[in-house]
Amino acid sequence: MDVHAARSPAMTDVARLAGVSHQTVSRVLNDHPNVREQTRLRVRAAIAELGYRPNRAARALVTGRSQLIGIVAQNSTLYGPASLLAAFEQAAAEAGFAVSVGSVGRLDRESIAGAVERHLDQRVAGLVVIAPVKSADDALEGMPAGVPLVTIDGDPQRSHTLVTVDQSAGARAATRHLLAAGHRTVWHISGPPEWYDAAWRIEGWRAALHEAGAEVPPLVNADWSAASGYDAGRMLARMPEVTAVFAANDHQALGLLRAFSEHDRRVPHDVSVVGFDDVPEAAFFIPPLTTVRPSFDAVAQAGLDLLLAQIADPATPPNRVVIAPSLVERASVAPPA
Amino acid sequence: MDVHAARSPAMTDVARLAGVSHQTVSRVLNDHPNVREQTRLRVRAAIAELGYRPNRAARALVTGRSQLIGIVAQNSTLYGPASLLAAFEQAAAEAGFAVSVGSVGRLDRESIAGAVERHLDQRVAGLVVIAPVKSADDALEGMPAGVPLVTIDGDPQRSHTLVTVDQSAGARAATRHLLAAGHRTVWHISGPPEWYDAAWRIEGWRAALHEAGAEVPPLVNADWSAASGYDAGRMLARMPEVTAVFAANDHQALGLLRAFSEHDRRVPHDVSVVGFDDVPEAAFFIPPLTTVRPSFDAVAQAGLDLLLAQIADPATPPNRVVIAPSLVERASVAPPA
DNA sequence: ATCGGAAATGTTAGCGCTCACACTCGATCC
DNA sequence: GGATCGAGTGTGAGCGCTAACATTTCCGAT
Repeated sequence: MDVHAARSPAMTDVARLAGVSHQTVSRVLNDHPNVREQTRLRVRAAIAELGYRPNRAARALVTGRSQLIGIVAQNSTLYGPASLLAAFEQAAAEAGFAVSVGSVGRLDRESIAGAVERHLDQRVAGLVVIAPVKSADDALEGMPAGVPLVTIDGDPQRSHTLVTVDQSAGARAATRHLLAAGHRTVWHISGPPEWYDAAWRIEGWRAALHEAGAEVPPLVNADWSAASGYDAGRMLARMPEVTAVFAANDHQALGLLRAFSEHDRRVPHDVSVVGFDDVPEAAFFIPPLTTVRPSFDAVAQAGLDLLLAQIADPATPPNRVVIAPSLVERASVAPPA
Repeated sequence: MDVHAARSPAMTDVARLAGVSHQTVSRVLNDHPNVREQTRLRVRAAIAELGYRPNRAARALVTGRSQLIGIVAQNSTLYGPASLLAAFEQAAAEAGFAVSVGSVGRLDRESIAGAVERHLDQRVAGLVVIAPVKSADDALEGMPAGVPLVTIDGDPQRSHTLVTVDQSAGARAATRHLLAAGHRTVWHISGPPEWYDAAWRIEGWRAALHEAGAEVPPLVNADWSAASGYDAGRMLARMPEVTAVFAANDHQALGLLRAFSEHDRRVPHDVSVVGFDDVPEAAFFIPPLTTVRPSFDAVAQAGLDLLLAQIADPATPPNRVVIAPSLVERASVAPPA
């Protein structure tokens, strides 16, 4: 079959057709200055005529750098990571980079290290790691320096470049909002405490409570799932004094809403609820959910910018960007009965 | 682990250390037969000692094929595509392939073609396109043959290899289930009709109605969003004769549920609802949603297998795999009042 | 005219790997 | 005992590109 299917044209083919040397073609391709306009046009025409497509592997081989960015995320269909990934790819494509994903089943040291290794094999130009737990950061510690790295939602204490959402501020806003509506105090269903996101949301919630002089109720631990929110809700629904709950994410809030509904605790009449994430469906929960919206697009854009800066100049000092979330008010909050 | 390597070691460095030629190192790396066990061990030791990592770009350059597969999907924050992507990456990593994503904002010809082009630039070994609308298939039509291609949820009429979920069967199952509960007929809120998924779900719904001799109510058009389901619900809630609704996906169903709740139409007492997708939250809707579950893992695995077969032997004839979805019964269906 | 130097273009040498082939050497065969 | 084989290994070429340097062309200043 390869008999008539000639191999795809190479730079020399273009050069021959345009009547120049392959180096001139290379210069046109890379937007080098010293090329006469007329020559440039001729080369462009030859490229178009042949349908020439530069071979990235060859370029990567000689430059030692690919136009590939690796992104490591936990293998999950969680809304946050998925949004981040999509936003990232979009932004990277605009900058001429391709994105290679390496999802990991778990966020332990081995999984992360393995995914990073696989990307290093690909000679990625830079690496983005969504590292919301300590073990992920740890795995990165032993990594060969030299490849630009940005972590998302990682430990702010670490020295490398990172982008985080200001979880604490978001949690404070949510808690204050509930307090401002007249609630004596606010309960919190947390995410898994080894997640930085979860830890900071707890911290923000506590801070807002202290600052208002409100009692700090016992923390209700959960994971990120709707199921765990439901379980938590089945407990909280039995306590008449619970009139305001801040859930660590929208899915938990959904479970919570259902538990309350089953126990005839009306939201927001009897209990007010605030979530976190602003998933697209949150506006259609019963009732529509007041929640905290982190801007995933902003996170992705900031992360990419930071990474590209490092790729362009590896000597760029570590940097840190914090994205402020905003509160989206809907119908799940009301004054206590 | 020392780190002072000026540049990362190449094959010749390993060869020198092991006292063999670079070609022997290559053979060890590629599991070629004719290497003495003792030599193999020596080479392996040298590789480990140097922390040698083969340069994929160089390999890709000479073989003309990368160990990269590209995947093109729309807005991967939707549950379906996100699940697919994650499952795919997992399966691909096990097969030694990396996955490069190209999400596109819209599914029009240009966007798809652009994403495909970008992947071709990377010299991907194969391409997976989630192409649920006609324009996506069209864009693929003009593609240079020669690169293995699998489409997901594409047009079954096309000649290339594809994997689809049996949307029609899922829709029939949902509709029959509602009919079996005693409803006179079943209304349907559809997805955008240019999506094959949506079209086949409509088809399955109609077929089940005909086959039961039930009246076919007017089709309610919507997009995939919860908002559109809500809008549809505000209409349906006003018609007392509507006792059973099959929504084209779970998000629509969520919007529907809320609209019914606002109009004091109780689900399932007054109206029964069935969705499609089985998003993880569906079990926590109010009430828990009966829905149709396509197995995204199965789709991803089948897609990858088909693609790898084509990569291994480009002469593999086009193939077609259909994945049967299953009905998940929960609490949103009951006999009519 | 003559020259200098910038602008434009060409030439050469690899990047790190695999492929095709050549070679060595002991075992096997007639 | 030489020819033959095949397992194990080495050699050289070259994939398509960019970097560095070499060369030619052009043009204004002398």
